[in-house]
Amino acid sequence: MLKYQEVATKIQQAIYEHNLPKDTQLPNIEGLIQQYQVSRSTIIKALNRLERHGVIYQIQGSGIFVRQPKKRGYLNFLESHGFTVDLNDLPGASQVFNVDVVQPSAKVRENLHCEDDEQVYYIKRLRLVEGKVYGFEQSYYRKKIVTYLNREIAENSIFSYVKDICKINIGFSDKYFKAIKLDEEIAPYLGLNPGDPALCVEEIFYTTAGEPFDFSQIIYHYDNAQFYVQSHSK
Amino acid sequence: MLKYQEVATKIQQAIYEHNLPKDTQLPNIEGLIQQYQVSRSTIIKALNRLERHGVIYQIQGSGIFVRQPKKRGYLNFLESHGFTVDLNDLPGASQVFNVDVVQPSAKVRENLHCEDDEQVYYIKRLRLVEGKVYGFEQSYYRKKIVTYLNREIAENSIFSYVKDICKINIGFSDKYFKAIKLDEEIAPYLGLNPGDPALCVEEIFYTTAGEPFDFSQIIYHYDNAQFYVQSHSK
DNA sequence: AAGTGGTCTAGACCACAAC
DNA sequence: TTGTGGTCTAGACCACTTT
Repeated sequence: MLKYQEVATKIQQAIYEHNLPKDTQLPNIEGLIQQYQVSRSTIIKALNRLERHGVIYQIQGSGIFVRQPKKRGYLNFLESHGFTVDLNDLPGASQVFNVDVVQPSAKVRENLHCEDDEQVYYIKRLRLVEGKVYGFEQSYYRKKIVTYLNREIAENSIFSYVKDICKINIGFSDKYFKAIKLDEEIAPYLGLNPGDPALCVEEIFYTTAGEPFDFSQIIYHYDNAQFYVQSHSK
Repeated sequence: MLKYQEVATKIQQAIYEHNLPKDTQLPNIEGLIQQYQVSRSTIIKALNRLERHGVIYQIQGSGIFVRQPKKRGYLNFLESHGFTVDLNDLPGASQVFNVDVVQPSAKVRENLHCEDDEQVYYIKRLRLVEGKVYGFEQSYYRKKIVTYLNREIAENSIFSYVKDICKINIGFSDKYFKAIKLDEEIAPYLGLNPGDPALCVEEIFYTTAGEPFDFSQIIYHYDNAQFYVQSHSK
């Protein structure tokens, strides 16, 4: 494991374990160097990582402080489908409708940059959090990259499978979203009525090699699903 | 200006000016060192910055490549209220209803961590993009930090004023959002009907010193407003 | 084997905040 | 003035990809 990742994880764990309140000052950089026995640059890299993830904030000339904990019940929008571990995770489950191999539609082909005769896995499932309907998801995985999928995998975490079993490294993602009016087709899945609001998110995930492998459209329940994003100017 | 920022800006400009298409390979790090006459670490820092902002992606052992341009008509969700410059910006305007000094409600006090008798500026305005109603915004600024505001400033960019005139350094932000059903009070502002969908965003902005200075609630038009977020595992 | 990005180090110096 | 975080450098070495 990389040193700066290790240090970042340890500092974060220390904050959670001791339940340090917002604005608590951490040891200065010199102190952290002594504590973790790594170079200054490594400490700084770890701290910047934590800062970007909303765990701490740093003030030049002053110190390093614990950042506000997130509100409960909100999901991290950026990490809701992969990437770093979220310690405050809520219990989730999936109800899978189908796992099929299909020819992609024009829209899917465009988003995944498919070859002409390429096939994709098409998965339709309902996402549940704490027993409530959270969202209705339709996802497409390029068979060329994710060579095998089944219902059991889709009932658990496809992304864990893709990362750990397929050894695919997830690099980056684009997410597009807006509020929409539910139509007759999708509303029943969420237990809502046509015309009711929803949050529509379209995501494209890329491997570290820059190849798109997953395109998903998720329609989130307007009352059950809420998100947060933390951002930093640095 | 910082070197790594300068290098990042120049590389980004080079990409836009030459209109380099997605997946174009850039010069390798050694080449960039020669071109910009800075150290390896500075180049790497600049590249990582660009990578996080979705401008490029890097593949270990292979090279540095141009990332997909964003879809037109979508607003960068993270930069929609400050932070780094977005070159693809659309023309925007504001219709201001009021700029008042008030006693904050309990909710506002809590989000801004106000003292007991503290006052805040309360601004109510309509955000327009390309002539269309984009969102209805109610924002609160701590008078203690942003000491003066008026209608003219609110008609333009409050954030530019806060940064450039007040010399307040914006550090980080929290955003919470979900889809909602419009009520009778707000729907008319957006030219919509009660019960129609909307995207409700609550944002808190902090100074680099970690003090919250702005709490805003923005209700976005479900058809006119759409956003994107780019994310990176690094 | 050669080329490319990524990590890590030690240390100089700068910028800002608090005393 | 002192303490603190931030930038920048030069260079060694590692990890991955391509040839």
